Amino acid sequence: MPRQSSENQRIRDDRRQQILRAASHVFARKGLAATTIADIAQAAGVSHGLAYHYFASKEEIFAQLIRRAMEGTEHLLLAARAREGTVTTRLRWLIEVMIEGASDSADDLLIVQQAAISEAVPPEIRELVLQRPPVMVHSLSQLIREGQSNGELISGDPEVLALLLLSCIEGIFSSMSLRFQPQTIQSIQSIEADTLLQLFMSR
Amino acid sequence: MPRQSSENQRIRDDRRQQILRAASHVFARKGLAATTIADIAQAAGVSHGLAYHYFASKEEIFAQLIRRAMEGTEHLLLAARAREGTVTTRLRWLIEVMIEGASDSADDLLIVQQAAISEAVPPEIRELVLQRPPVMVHSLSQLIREGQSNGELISGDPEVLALLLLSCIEGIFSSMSLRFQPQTIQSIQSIEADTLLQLFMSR
Amino acid sequence: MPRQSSENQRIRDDRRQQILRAASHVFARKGLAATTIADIAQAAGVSHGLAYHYFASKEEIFAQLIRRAMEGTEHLLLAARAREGTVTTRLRWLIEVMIEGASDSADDLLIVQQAAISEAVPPEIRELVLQRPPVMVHSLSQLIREGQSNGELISGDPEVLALLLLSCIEGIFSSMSLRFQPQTIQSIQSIEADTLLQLFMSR
Amino acid sequence: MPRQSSENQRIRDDRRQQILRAASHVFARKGLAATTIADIAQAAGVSHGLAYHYFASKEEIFAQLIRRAMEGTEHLLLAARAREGTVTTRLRWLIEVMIEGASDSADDLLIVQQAAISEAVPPEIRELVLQRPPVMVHSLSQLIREGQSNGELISGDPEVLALLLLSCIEGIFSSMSLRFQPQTIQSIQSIEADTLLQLFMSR
DNA sequence: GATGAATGAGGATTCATTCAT
DNA sequence: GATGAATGAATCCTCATTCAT
Repeated sequence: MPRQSSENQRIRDDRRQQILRAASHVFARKGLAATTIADIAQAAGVSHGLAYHYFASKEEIFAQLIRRAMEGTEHLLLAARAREGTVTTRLRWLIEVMIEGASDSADDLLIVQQAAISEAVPPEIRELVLQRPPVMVHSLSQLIREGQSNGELISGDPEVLALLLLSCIEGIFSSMSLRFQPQTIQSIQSIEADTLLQLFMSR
Repeated sequence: MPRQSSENQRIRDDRRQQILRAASHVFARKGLAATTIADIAQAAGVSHGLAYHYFASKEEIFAQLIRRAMEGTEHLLLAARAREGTVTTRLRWLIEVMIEGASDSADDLLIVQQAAISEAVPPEIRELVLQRPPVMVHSLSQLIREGQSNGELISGDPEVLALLLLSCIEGIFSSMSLRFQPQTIQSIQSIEADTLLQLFMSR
Repeated sequence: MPRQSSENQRIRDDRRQQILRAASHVFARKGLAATTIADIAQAAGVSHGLAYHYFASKEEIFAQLIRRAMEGTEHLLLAARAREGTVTTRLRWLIEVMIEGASDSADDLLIVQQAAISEAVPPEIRELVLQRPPVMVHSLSQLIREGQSNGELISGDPEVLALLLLSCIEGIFSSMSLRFQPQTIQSIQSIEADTLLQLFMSR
Repeated sequence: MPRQSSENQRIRDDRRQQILRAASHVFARKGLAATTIADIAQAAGVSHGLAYHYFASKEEIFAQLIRRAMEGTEHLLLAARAREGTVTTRLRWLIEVMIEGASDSADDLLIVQQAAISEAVPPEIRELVLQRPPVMVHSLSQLIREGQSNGELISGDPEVLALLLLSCIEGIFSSMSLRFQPQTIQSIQSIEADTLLQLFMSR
C-alpha cells in the first residue's frame, strides 16, 4: 500500500528544508561556484542523488535561497515608514531591527552579497538581486525626505543619503558575519543604531 | 644574437603586469572559483600556456593580486596618524583618500572582499586577508583614542568605533563598485567624508 | 476478505500486458539504451516502482518483447510451405501475410531491428535475434528450391535468393514503419506482393 | 617557439578524422545512446578530454557523421539520371554502384539507419535524416517515369515503385552490414543488381 | 499490489596543468 | 618566450534499482 500522500508531502517538505538549510550554510562559506552538490548533500546528510530529486540543479537551489532571503527585507522598509513617531524614532527602529535580524540570517546575507558581486551567478538570479537595492534606496529616501522637511534630518540629496545609510548597514552586516565573535556582536548592536543615526540628524 | 637580458626582463615584466591586470578584472567579476585560466589568458590576449610561464597556478595569480591590493592600505593609516592637525582633520583626510582611491582600484577591492568571504580560497591567502582588518581596526582605534582624550570625538569603545567606521567605508566601497554610475560616484565622494565624520564628532 | 486468487491473477496479467504494451511503444521509438524505466512507467500509467514487481529489469522487459515478437514469424514459413498450390501461390501468400501483419506490429518490428543492429543489447537477447534470420533463410530456401526444381522460379543459389527476398521485405517493413502515412500503406500493400514476386519468377 | 600553424592544422585534421573514424565504428555497433565518449576516445586511442577539444559534444560527433554519410547519396541519383543509355541500363548502374559502395560505408549506413529509427537522436539531426528519403524517392521516380513512358518498365505509381526499390536496397544494405561474411558479400553483389531489376522490367 | 523516496554507480563535460615543438 | 595539443581529475547530473510504508 502506498504511503499516505500527506505523509509523503511532509517528507518532501522536510527534505527540501533540510537541503536548503544545508545549502545556505555551504554557499555562504564557499560561494556558488566553489560549492559542489556533494558538499551540500553531505552537509544535509543525504545522497547527492536526492538533491536532484528535489531540485533541478545547483543553481536552482541557489536561486531559491536568494528568493527566500529577499522576501523579508521588502516589508521592513514599508513597516518603518508606516510606524508612529518621529522620523528619527522610526529610523532607529529600522536600523535596530535590521541589525538584530542580521545575526539570525548571516548566511542568507552572505549569499545575497555574493550573488550581487559575481557575474558567475546565472543572469536571472542576478537580476533579482540587483533590482532590490535601487528599490530599497528609493523607499528609504522617502522617509528621509520626510525627516528633512520637518527639520529632523540634515539636508542633502535624499537618494544619496539613503544609499549611504544602506551601504553602511551592509558594511556592518558584512563585518558581523565575517569577523565578530558572538560576544562582540552584542556590544556592537547596542552602540550602532544610535551612532549611525548621528549621521543624519541635524544639529 | 641573443636579446639583451635587460630587454628580456622588460618583456617578462610587461607580460606579468598584462596578465595580472587581466586577472584582476576577471577575478573581480567572477570570483576565484568561477574564473578559468582560459578566461584570464583571453582577457590578457595571451595563450593559456603562457600564464604558466609566469605563474605557477591560478591560485598564485590570485594570491599576488591580493598581496598587491593590500600593500597600499597599510601605509594609509600610518600616514593619517602621522599627519599634522586635529584628529578630525586627519580622519577626514583618511576617509577622503580611501574613498578617492576606491574608484581607481575597484577590482582589487572586490577581489579582497571575495577572498574574505569565501572559504574556497586557499588558506594561506585567506589568512593574509583576514589578518588585515584587526590590524587596521587597532591602528585606527589609536587615532580615535587620541581624539577622545582631547574631546574631539564621542566616547565609546575605540575598537568598536574603529570597526564601525571601517565597516561603513567598506559598505560604501561595495556599493560604489557594484551599483554606481560613474557620474553618481562624483557626487557621493563629496558628501561622504563629511557626513561620515559626523558619526564620531562629539557635539 | 482476501481477493480471489483468480482475480489477483487477472490483475497481474493485465498489468503485465499494460506495461509490455507501453514498453513496446517506447522502445520502438527510442531504443533500449535511451529508454528509461520512468518513460515506460509513465506511458503505462503506473509508478516506476511497480515495473519492478513484474519485471526484474529493463532488459528483461526488452527481452520479453523480443521473444513475443519472434514467436509469430516462425510458424508463418512453415505454414507457407505446408500449403496447397503452386510455389508461386504459396510465396505470394507468405509475402502478403507478412506485409499485412507488419502494420499491426510495427513497434515489434522496430524493436527487433534495433536489437539486431545494436551491440548494446545484452548478449542473450542478441543471440535470440541473430539466430532467427539464418533459420528463416534456410526454411525459405527450401520452398524456393522446390519452385526451381519445377521450373516456376529462376535459378540461382536458393539461400542467396531467400536472403534477398527477406531483405527486401525487411526493407519495406522499415520504410512502412518510419515513413508512410496510414493512407499510403494501403496502396503499397496491394502492389508489393505481386511486384516482389516478379523477382523470382522465371520467364 | 610555437609550432608552425600549418603543422598544427595538420595535427588537428588528423585527430578529427581519427576520432570521427573511431566514432563511426562505435556508433554503428552500439547506437548513439549506448555509446559513451570514453568508448569513442578509447577506440581512437586518445583521451576523452581530447574528444572535447575537437567536438562540442557526443551529439555533435554523431551529427557530423550523419552529414558526411549523406553527402554522397545525393549525387548518385542525379548522376544516374544524367547518364547515357536506356533507363534499364541506368537503373542497373545505380543499383550496382549503391551496393558496391555499401560495403565500404557499412558503418555510415548503420548510423543513418539508427538516426532514422530513434527519437533519441536530437531533432535537428533527425530532420536531416528524415528529409532525405522523400527527396530520393522523388528523384528516382522521375527516372522510373521515363522508363514507363518508353515501355521499358512496368506501370504503376512511380513514387510507390521508387520507394519499393529504395526500400529493397536499404533492406539489402542492412542484411549485408549485419549478417554477411565478407566472402558471401561478393556473390550477393553479382546477383542482386540484375535480380532487383526484374522487379520493374515489363515483360 | 502500489507508491515514490532514497541511493549510488555511471557517464557527459569542464578545466587546471603539462609538454612537445 | 610562446603556443596549443593532450591528459585526467573533478564535478554535474541521470537513472536503474531498492525498499519502507
